Amino acid sequence: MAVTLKDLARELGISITTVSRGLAGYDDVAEETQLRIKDTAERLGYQPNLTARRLQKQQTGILGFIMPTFGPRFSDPFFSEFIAGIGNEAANHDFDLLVSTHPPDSDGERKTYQRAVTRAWVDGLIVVRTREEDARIQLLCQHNFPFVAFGRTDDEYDFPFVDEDSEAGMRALVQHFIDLGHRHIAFISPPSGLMFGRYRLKGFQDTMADNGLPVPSGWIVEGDMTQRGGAELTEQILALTPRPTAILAGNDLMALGVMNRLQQHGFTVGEDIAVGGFDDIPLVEHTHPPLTTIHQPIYEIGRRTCDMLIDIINGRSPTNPHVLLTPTLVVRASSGQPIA
Amino acid sequence: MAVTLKDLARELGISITTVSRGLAGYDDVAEETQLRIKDTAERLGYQPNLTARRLQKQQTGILGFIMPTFGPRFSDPFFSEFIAGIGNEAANHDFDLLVSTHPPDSDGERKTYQRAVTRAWVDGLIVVRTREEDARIQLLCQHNFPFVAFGRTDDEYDFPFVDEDSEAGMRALVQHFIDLGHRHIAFISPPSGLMFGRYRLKGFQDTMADNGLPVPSGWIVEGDMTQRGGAELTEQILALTPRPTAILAGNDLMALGVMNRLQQHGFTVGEDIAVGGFDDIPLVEHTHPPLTTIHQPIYEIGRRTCDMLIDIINGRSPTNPHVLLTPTLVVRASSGQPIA
DNA sequence: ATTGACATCCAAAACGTTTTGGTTTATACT
DNA sequence: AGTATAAACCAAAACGTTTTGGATGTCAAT
Repeated sequence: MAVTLKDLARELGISITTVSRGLAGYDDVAEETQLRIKDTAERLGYQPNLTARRLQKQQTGILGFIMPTFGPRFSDPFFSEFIAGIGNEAANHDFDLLVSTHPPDSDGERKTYQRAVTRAWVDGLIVVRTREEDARIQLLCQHNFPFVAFGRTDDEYDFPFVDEDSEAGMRALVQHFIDLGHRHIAFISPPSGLMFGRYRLKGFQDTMADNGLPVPSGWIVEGDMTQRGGAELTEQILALTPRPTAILAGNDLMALGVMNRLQQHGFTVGEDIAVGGFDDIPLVEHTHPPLTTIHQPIYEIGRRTCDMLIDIINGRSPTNPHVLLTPTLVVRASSGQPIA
Repeated sequence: MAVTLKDLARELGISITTVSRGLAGYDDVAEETQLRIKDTAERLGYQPNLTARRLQKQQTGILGFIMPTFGPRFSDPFFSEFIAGIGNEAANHDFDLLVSTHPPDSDGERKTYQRAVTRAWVDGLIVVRTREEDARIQLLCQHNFPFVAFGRTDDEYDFPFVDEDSEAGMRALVQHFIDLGHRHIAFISPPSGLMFGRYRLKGFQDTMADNGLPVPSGWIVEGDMTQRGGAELTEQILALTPRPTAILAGNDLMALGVMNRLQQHGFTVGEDIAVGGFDDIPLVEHTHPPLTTIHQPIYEIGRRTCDMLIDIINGRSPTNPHVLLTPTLVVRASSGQPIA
């Protein structure tokens, strides 16, 4: 079927070795021979077999990305943009990207990470949505397996990561609302256990405290990162007394849910109640009203994470193995005008 | 580093062959020996090297998916859900999923498909967003390479596909608006060249014609599938006379853009102007107002596409190589009450 | 004692590449 | 003439697995 080195060697009447080395451009092959080899390779449409090369080189040329997904009907714009980022960067360096989906902390996820470290499955992994006491990262560190995380963790391992400073982002967001005059602010936090959720929560709590604003119990509720979740929790929040003048969400998807539920109740977002999100997914620039949020350059983060991983795989230690990006506040209409 | 068959053989004092066959459970290995083999394999943590196995079996165990993406900042909920569908199904059959992103009809895309057919890169491909005279499909057919498409094409090749009946879906959508009393309906079509866009456009045109409704020039505009595009084209549409009472978009993302731009202009969607979309991405159930649209079971489509591909790779011809699913109309508030 | 059947094992080849450690031939230097 | 030196080539091993086609030994039937 496919043309192999053996075929070329037979056609040319020389050894497989010489063909291989000729194609690779080694200088122990006469220039003229090299030309002949490359010519016939071209003519016969020779393409090296990747599997054979991998076996010999003991490298797969593949990067792995295991998406932590909830449920089957799953749709998070974060992932398509992130995949585009790592995928393009990987392609630039002649790596392929293997994608696998598993619910967080599931058996399937554990098995897949296990597979990565014990079999020659991929050359390196990209880990996202880091968790508290993240078993994935512990495993990878113990096996000394090449990986880069998007996010930090709270255990003692030292590993390369790219992260955005969620705490700083959240501080900026909260301060913006406080500066607008809001005193009664509710927060829908990301699910506990996720590191970035922890930072965002801390950013919220600290900023409120710094401004001398109490946060009674019930004013922080835990969401599930989905639009539906945001919408449902809005009901709880509307029942609080006094009614919050602003609702912040731990991510944009939940903020969208909040906005829509508020609108269903007849509130005008940005006037009656202000709303803020986090992530700046492309969607929220064009909602009604456009959402005030914290911009995270997801594509760029994907790109840099991937870049760092490839450095590690190739034995170059990255110049800076702990990248912390500062996200920026994007003020749009959903936060409204100064009040009271 | 990793434990190999050779290590096991040495440890057990038997041949590599017997170890291999013992692990595979062949009955020309004594039951007692099998147990000993499996025991030590377990004990030493043996895991077969995937690359070596692939080389021998002449199969990669990998499925390829090349996402047609526009621009770097790319985020389409369609893809995350679709990937989840094919990824999970692939995992169920012990296949991995390789994902690669390239702008449609780009050099990179061509090279990647070329690579798939000439080198042992993946065992099969999943093709989405089929185009008119689709060069990818022509290539794959000519090389007899295993693939399944989500979508049909207009050339003469016979190939396996899963598709939803966009034309029927669009007919249902348009008829719904006509039944509500709308006579002046504008349509933002998907970009020309995409097959599903063609079907959706045809569904629109035919249904209007069937109902004796003229569609003056300017009432069909070509969009780019993005929210931003939908928003911008809304301006053009609002300038039409008479002003449309309904605006339909070729996909949900554009419909969202339309809704938001209309709201910016002070219109109440579903009362002043009705809006309809297509796809039923998870997002639009929770917008304000919720969007009337055509439901496409993307996860399920991904699952079935993948399933069919695996059948083909394994030499089983699929029971039905041309699956056409009928999408369903989902009526929500954005289409409003009957008018006039 | 020979034959056949069966159970159990294994050496070698194969998959397609790259690398190692040469050999051969021609040329230049003493 | 003999000896380095360099240029050009190649056989064999290696990567780790599976498959092919026996080989060996045991036992029962003839």
